[in-house]
Amino acid sequence: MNKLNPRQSEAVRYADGPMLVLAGAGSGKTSVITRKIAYLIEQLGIPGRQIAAVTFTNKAAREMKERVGRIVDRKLTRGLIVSTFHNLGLNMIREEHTHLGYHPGFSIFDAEDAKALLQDLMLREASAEAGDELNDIQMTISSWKNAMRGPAEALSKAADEREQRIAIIYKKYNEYLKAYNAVDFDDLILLPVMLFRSHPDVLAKWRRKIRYMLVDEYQDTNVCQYELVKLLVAERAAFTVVGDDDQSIYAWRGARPENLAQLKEDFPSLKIVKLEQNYRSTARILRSANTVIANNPHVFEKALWSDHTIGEEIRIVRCRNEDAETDRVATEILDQKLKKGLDFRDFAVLYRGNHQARLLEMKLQAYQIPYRISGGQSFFSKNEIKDAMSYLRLLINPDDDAAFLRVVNVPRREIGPRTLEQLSHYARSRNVSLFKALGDMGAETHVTEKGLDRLRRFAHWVDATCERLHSENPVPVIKQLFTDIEYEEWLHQHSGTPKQAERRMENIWYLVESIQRMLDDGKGTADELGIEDAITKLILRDMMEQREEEDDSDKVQLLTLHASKGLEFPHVFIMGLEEEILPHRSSIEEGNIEEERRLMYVGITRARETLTLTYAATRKQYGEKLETIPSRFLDELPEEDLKWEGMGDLDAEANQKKGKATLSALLGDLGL
DNA sequence: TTTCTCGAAGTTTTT
DNA sequence: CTTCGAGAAA
Repeated sequence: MNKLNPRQSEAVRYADGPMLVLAGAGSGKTSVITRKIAYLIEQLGIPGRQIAAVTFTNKAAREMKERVGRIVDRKLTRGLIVSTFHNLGLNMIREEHTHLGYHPGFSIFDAEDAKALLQDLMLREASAEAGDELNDIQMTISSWKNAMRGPAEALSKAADEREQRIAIIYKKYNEYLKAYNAVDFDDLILLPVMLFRSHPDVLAKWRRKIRYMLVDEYQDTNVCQYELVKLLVAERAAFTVVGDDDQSIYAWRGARPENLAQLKEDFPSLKIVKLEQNYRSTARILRSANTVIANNPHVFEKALWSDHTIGEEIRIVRCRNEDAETDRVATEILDQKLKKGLDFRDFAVLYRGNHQARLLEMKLQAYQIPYRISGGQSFFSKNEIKDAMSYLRLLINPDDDAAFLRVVNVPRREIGPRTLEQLSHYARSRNVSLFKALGDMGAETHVTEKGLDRLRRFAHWVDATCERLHSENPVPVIKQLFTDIEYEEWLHQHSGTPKQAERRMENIWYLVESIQRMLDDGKGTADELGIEDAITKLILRDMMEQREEEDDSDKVQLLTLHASKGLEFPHVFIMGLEEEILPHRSSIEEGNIEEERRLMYVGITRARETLTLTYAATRKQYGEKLETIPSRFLDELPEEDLKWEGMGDLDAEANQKKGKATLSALLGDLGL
């Protein structure tokens, strides 16, 4: 990867104006971004601290930081910003919180907190059970925020009664957040945009600070994120965005691949470079990917090519049912591993929905094949981590009601719903947070003496811990906190087995260690973090993925097609190539086949050497055995590159196989 | 406060 | 056929 091809080199060297790099799958995109950062610093003499590179995931940011660190002198990268959109926004809000009316130590509500708040809010404001609509309401509000539509505008532009209702909830929701000194994930982008629009002086300051911007995975930006970029780069337009419209698979959460085309209109002098040489896959795999994606309309035509050998045919395996399908994948992995002398880590199995992994998991266990499954329950959705995070949040922002409610009775302090109801009633009437209400609540309320006493004891403890956190070495204070509340005992009571409780406690200590690490990392440098910053960053999941990466043992990778973006594997299986699975049923209904096709494209292009596509002829669905229809995407593959298997009578084949197996077993028994 | 039972749903996911 | 969640009962 040391030598850049002419296109890549052009993309790296052009810094005179706005630039769009259309980077096909496997075309060395990350390389170009990192090399460009190096070029800007070393050749053009732009100070590192004036460059911002923005990505979507912490993982991508970390990887980029690492790679830049490897090719550029550390002194020169000082202050270089490589972060996610959300992290960048967070830093802006933190620095400008006074303009926005927030206090230091403000909380960030994750999706779960936000949902709980909405639920609660609807109960008290509209005295209506949110029920099934809750997700819908949350999504609508989020999409409004992502489209930069405030509550007032949402109300005036409401298309129907439903939107009117949600707009009213939206307004309340924002008011509550403010009262809690909290922002949600969408606010991390939206608030800086609003601030910059209303305060030109603040915007000017940030424009001076960031002289050059790079944006990765640009096709995944939403309206709000694009606006943030546009505001920051201004007319100077010193930026490079990198993206691939064929890999846009996140439209369902607000990503707008149209932003690619929009650039040309917003910046007429936009320079476009296409990276079309693929360094990853065999010619056959690439040709398959190309013919599939050719069925989608394109704004920018792109033709990926590779000078790799033609490689093996793409295999399409028809199986009798879903069980035979997973069995085939498992045995096939064992077989190929043995025959070709491969490692388990060379294989990846991709699928459309997480539930497809369940059967496969059982099968892999049966064959004792080690695997790593991505997605699923993340570290941060574990209960003990949510508890711990809530304690930490409460310490840096006692007004964080979500955190307060989560931990006030965990472990048990005998503060029941009745007491809390009274407290929250009082808080609501005075329009303050629960914690504040607690501070000045007197005997005039209906809280029982006992309840009040218990609440006060809790409040005192929080206050005292809070004070120590700021005056002493914070990490020992945090450790003490968990001892104080006897959390370990509580875990033992609430876990199935002692072993599980121990594991959970280890998770807590891991979290504490991470905080220590974050504080140590920046020590003595400009990036030195206070305890508050460290905790806020944790809420954004920063620093946390290392845990997964430490685990680079030899395992088959199981992931959804979505999660596979950006990764590559020598040998790839994609399961469930059936209508209603891939393409997914709801996408068929919505007529959104194109995004499903891109998903297929992403899946195909993950493979370096071999690709195997499987489907089941019949599948049990909701208890019923149903005939399936092979995916339409199979018909879009180039026939000359395919090898079909299992097209005969599957029952007969299975019987034959079984017969042979019993026969040879018999022979074996007889010692023949 | 916990356990049970019944019913409904059953994509993709990061921050 | 599951699994998960909410509400009821112990």
